[in-house]
Amino acid sequence: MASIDAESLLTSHEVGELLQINPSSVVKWVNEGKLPAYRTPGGHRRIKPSDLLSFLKTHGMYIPAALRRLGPLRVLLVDDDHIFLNAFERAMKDHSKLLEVKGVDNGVEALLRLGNNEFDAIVLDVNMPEMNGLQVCKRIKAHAATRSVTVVMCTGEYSKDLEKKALAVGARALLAKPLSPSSVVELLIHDEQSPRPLVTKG
Amino acid sequence: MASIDAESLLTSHEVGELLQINPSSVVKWVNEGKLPAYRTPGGHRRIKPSDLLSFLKTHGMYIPAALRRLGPLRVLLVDDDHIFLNAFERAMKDHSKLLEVKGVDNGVEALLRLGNNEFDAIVLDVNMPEMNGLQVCKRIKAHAATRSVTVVMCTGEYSKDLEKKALAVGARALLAKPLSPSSVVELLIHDEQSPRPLVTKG
DNA sequence: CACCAATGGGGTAATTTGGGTT
DNA sequence: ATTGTCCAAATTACCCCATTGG
Repeated sequence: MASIDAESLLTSHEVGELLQINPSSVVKWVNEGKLPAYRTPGGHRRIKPSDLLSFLKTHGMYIPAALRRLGPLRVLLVDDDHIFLNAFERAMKDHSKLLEVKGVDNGVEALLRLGNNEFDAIVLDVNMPEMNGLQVCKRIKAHAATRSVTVVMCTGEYSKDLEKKALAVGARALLAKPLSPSSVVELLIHDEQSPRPLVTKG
Repeated sequence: MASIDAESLLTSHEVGELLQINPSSVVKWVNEGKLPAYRTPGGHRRIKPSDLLSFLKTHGMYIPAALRRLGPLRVLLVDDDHIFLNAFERAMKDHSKLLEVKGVDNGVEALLRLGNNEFDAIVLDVNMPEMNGLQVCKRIKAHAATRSVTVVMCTGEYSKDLEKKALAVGARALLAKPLSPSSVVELLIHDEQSPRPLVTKG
């Protein structure tokens, strides 16, 4: 699944192939002004992937996997406190260009969704009901399909020792609760390229 | 008959032809929100095969061959005993035309794989380390994407009461351990094509 | 018979597709 | 070799109503 570079411009035929539609339709949409496009001196249309993405979103069209990476970072937030979940989701609306937060109230649903390749990162508590957060993190990192997911752990009882354990199982960080939306944004967006801690195999 | 690619989008008429029904009905289901659909800018509906499949399953409708996965039923077996897993996988080789068993030694990996739509059924113990089997089953059934997965539970301490609880959370059955491969085959294969009992609305 | 819910179909306008030619 | 443009054919939407089965 070759992902699409944000800078590479697409021809009308390439867009057609991506969306499983006839190139003529792409041309039509561009002519109607629905889909922005640049022109080559010879009159050929060149479409910017980010323009295509917002076009797809505004029309409720299917977004192919190759384009999905261009959108906001998709974050899965696990917490059994619904009030907290709602508050956090609302707070994140300010950063909707950067992060898209989905809250779930239990670890099982979180894992089911995570395996479905719907998310780029997950925020989970070390102490989940019926589940060991550290173990969960370790398994996520051990599973090939989810290894690249950024795992952020949090806890109501922070300690240096616990942080060490979290990092040891592959977590990006251990945050103290209550979580502040800004700290999560900071961690996931501005720190994106930082090297992740090494994980011992097993 | 060509099988249908998971990424290819279907028109309402194509769906109608697949299901041998009038396209108007497909349009109606989409408008009622029962069947998810994407749109083209011009308003045409485009349906994702996986959405159609779960729609068919949740309504107990017939699943045409082009949509049905050909080959054996894919079963995910969860048990922390590696010796048991290996023995079971070997025993299932005799039934490889019917069942394809993948063993994993922990619940987290099982859930990650299950969400990825890789399996048609899962066999799990009521007592998993760090996880409540009954709760897991309940969540699987509560999650739209995995609702149609057949859940078979098992236990080392069988009782009628426990069986009742297992069925109550949506399990197909509660089996006593040690599991016999033949009983699993019987359960998953024999019942597969039978229509589900009619349920009064709820 | 009236009523309801679901499915099937007609007719027109709009959209998408696809071919021929620069 | 690909794309642009033009144009016709095929497909679909949408609104409305007939039919079916309970």
